[in-house]
Amino acid sequence: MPAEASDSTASAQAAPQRASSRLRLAVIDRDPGFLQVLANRLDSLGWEHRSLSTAVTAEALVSMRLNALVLDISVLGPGGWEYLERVCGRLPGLAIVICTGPSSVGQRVRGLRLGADAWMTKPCHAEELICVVEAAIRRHRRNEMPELEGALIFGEITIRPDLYQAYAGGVSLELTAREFEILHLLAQSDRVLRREEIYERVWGYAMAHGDRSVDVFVRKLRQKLRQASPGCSYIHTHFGVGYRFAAEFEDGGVPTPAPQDLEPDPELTFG
Amino acid sequence: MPAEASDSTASAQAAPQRASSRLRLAVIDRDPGFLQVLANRLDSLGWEHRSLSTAVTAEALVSMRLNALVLDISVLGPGGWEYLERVCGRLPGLAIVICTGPSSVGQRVRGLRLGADAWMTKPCHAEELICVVEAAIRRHRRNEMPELEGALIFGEITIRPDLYQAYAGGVSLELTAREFEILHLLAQSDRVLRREEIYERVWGYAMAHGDRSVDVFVRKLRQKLRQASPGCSYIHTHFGVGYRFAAEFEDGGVPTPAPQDLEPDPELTFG
DNA sequence: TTTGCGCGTAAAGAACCTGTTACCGGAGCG
DNA sequence: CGCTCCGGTAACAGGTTCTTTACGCGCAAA
Repeated sequence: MPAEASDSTASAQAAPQRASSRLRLAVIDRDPGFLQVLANRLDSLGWEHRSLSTAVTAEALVSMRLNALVLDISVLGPGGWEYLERVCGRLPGLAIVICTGPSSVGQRVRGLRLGADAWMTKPCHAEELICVVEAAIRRHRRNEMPELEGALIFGEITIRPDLYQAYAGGVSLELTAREFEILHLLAQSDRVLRREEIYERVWGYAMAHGDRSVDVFVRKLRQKLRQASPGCSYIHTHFGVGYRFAAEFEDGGVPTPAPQDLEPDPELTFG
Repeated sequence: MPAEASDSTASAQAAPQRASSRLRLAVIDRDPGFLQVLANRLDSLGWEHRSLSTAVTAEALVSMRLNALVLDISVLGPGGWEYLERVCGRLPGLAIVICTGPSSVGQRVRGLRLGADAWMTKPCHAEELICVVEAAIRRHRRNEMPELEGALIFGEITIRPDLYQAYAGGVSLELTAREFEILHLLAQSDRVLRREEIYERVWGYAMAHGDRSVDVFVRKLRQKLRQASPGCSYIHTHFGVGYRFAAEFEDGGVPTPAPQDLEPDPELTFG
């Protein structure tokens, strides 16, 4: 039973979905005193952190699976704005706090507009900086983890977030971690989800153009769903848009007591 | 009810069906100059906003359906911290920015820990304050989309943004993604849209000179609308200008509970 | 009424989107 | 160390959608 075998992978890769106890932070800065004070404070709080003396690629940041990034934009020189924009675009779920020396209103506005979550001016107290970072992370997290609680039931399928697995008639579908996360996300949202949306919320960062991973996983899910529950179709394609989850009998009926079968116009529904 | 509520944008609520994409902001402050400058800037950005001279209950804030709250915590006196905590607990999805005079690190830390998203120190530029508010809202909004996009109803047609589809009496119009986007855009805007405007907002870039794509899509839309709802006409051509969406019976009546009774000259009705 | 230009309509090829399969690198496990 | 399984990438086929082009009509101005 590989059901619970891959949990470490899951929690590591899906940082935004799983509430990891330790927060992960990176600091791009070169001020030894600042770094020292901040590091001490972060250690005592139990955060995982690392300092970088220069910009690293967005891909490298992705692989670090960070919750937050503190950036002194002055160490990047004139290319700092582009770098900020690139990082914000690639990691929309990352909390970014600019912490740098004196600046103009125009600079601060520019940084915030590009996607930074907050701007702190040095010198500042480590305590306050950490509070600002926490506030930024808090916002991100509130969105990404609604509640994983009770089981969801759609047609013949039962989704158990507490077990990271889905079942049909008591039999496990043997979903992998990724497969389960995508199924869970689709089932939770009662609407069409674009591929980019699915990717961003499951993988934790922006989907690269032309990436087909979501399609391939949907195919795997459909295969397992079909095998376990041949009478229903669950994942529906919306051409040019994305995917939507809804349990529907092959003959067209709707088995679930669907919460949203509100026909738009009851008074016009004749025949 | 709160003290004086200067609702500067009452006219914006004209269309009850529309899910307004405008941001809603409240300011609790007593500095006339600050309020004036901020109001001007917000008006030009098209935000709905109101100012309050004192604290209002959390329930009142709920009923305002705000996106953000800007608060000068000094106007609340010693009970301000409790108030902040109460509001943060009651409205976890509300972006809260404290904007007040000089403060200690301890105060700022306390405010942020209680749930505020950012702390600005007066005097500050309205532009920067707005950027900070936007940064806070940006994250909150991401996952609140499912609720925000309610169905739009015009005549016999129901537009469901969550399903990327339009219906007539419960039957899908089978719109393609592009067709739906154009219909949705037209239905959202209660006015004549020029082709260039439609193209730019749907395609995402400027329309090439002589491009007829919008016309072709309007034709397809009209065909499907006519087939699904023969009694009404929905997309109206304004010769030399563009298109306008409005459900109208073929015989000239107006099926929607539209509040427009008086209008001797529809052509001149602002748009 | 005439004229010029904008608009509706139709069709065909280009471009795009999706399902599917095969393959490869890497992580975890025995 | 080798094995298995998982995640991710590339490629192809088939179907759908979008864009372009052409032609004729209708609207507005002279």
